[in-house]
Amino acid sequence: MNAPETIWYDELPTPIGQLRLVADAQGLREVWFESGRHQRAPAPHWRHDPDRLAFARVQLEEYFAGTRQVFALPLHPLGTPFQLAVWHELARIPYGSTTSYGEMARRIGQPQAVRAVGAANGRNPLPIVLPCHRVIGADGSLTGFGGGLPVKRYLLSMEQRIAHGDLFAAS
Amino acid sequence: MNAPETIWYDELPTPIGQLRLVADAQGLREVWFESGRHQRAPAPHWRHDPDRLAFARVQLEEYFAGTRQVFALPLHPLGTPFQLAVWHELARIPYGSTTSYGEMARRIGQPQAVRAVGAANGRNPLPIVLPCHRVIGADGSLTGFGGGLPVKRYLLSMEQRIAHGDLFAAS
DNA sequence: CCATTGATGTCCGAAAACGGCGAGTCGCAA
DNA sequence: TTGCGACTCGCCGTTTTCGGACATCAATGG
Repeated sequence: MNAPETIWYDELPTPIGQLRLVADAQGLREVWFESGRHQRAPAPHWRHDPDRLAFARVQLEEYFAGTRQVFALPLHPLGTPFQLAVWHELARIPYGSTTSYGEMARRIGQPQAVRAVGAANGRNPLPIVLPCHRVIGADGSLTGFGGGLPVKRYLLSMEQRIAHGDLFAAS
Repeated sequence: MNAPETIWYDELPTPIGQLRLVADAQGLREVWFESGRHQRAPAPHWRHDPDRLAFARVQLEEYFAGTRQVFALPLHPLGTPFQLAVWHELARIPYGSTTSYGEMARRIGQPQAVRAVGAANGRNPLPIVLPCHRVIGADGSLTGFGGGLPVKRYLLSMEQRIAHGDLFAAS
């Protein structure tokens, strides 16, 4: 009935499994783990178009190859003002480092909204690009990740290894 | 952020007060009584464009002039499947006649959903064009109308007068 | 050292409230 | 015996409300 705006998608194989990328004219909108819990499928009117997602695919390939530490992409995640604030803050966590949910809460100026920050992290529509995997518990525990904790571990150890210049994976 | 579909509106003076007409590319979407209870205002991104609403304005003017008994317009009301079924059925009530909420319920194949039919009538986004004013209580009472009961009375007596060929208003 | 508590935004399911009704019942009066 | 009005109760889609559950953490008290 309605005439929704055009949306494109594509898939991308990575060391942590198949990723699905979704974008509109304004930028990257979603990144899914295809084998994720949610088992979502592209909406029927979305168009499979690798060319439209090349801009994001290239940088993600570089990231997994270890040659990119900062993404420079037009992003267009959909969320509430609070969620956008949290996601925006995610982009400022340096490659190879971590922070805590409480620290995130302080940085967005709502030091008490700690659990809300956790929930917003759980809804991050752009994992990896917006590095929610760099947010861990105040006691150092990993606590959770949309793609599964093993993936969170993998990403963190990969970033550590590359950021520190080690050639061997951490035990 | 998003790019919503274009919507146009216009006003129309009538014997029962100022009406506001709202349409999109697919057809007429809403008709309001400007002095109605709800006191709605057009959304900021809607465009005032009389030309875009001429198709509906002309037929409504003819209706109030007494020279049109059936509307032939592209309509695009928004509602649930149940509401659409009720509104669709409204269009089949002949000019100058009335029916009851219970009768409507029977016609859409849900004879027990009487009150639900009443509620759907109360939400009719296209009064006059979809003649919810022709639906009255089983005992003949008028029971309710978005534009106020006096308007409902006016419309029904106007239709009676014209359908029966009387030149004088019914006492 | 462990259990408890309070603060926070969002989503989701369940439950309840709410109507532009109508059929049935009952009392009361011609 | 009718007829009429007031009242009760069941019906059903939609909307609203409400209560938890969360990818937490610091403070408190035993």
